[in-house]
Amino acid sequence: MYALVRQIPAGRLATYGQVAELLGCWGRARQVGWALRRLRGPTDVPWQRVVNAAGRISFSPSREGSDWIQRQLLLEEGIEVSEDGRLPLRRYLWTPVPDAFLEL
DNA sequence: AACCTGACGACCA
DNA sequence: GTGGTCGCCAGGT
Repeated sequence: MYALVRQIPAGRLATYGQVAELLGCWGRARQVGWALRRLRGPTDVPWQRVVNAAGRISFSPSREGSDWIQRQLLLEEGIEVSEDGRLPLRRYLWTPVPDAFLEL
């Protein structure tokens, strides 16, 4: 799962459900959230690029601030995130293997 | 074992 | 748009 998330380029977004589905686990978005939650401190996994399907950052007190850090990191990647975590998901949604088109 | 709690999401009112 | 229900499943009590 982390390997997949690492493939999301800076400035692009993916949803929890999308990640789950790409791993062949349709309907298991919660487990993706669970896995990302385990990341603590410095990591090479760009966890901030995974948001919920509603196009919002999933805020939760249990995240102890990582939600706001997520907002900040996304802003730094050039994504416009509103004060309450809304973001233009349509415009930045990532899809794997579009490189195949470059071969044509 | 029986709840409860989530970085979730599809569906419907 | 928003809000509620239900399905999902790992972990904790």
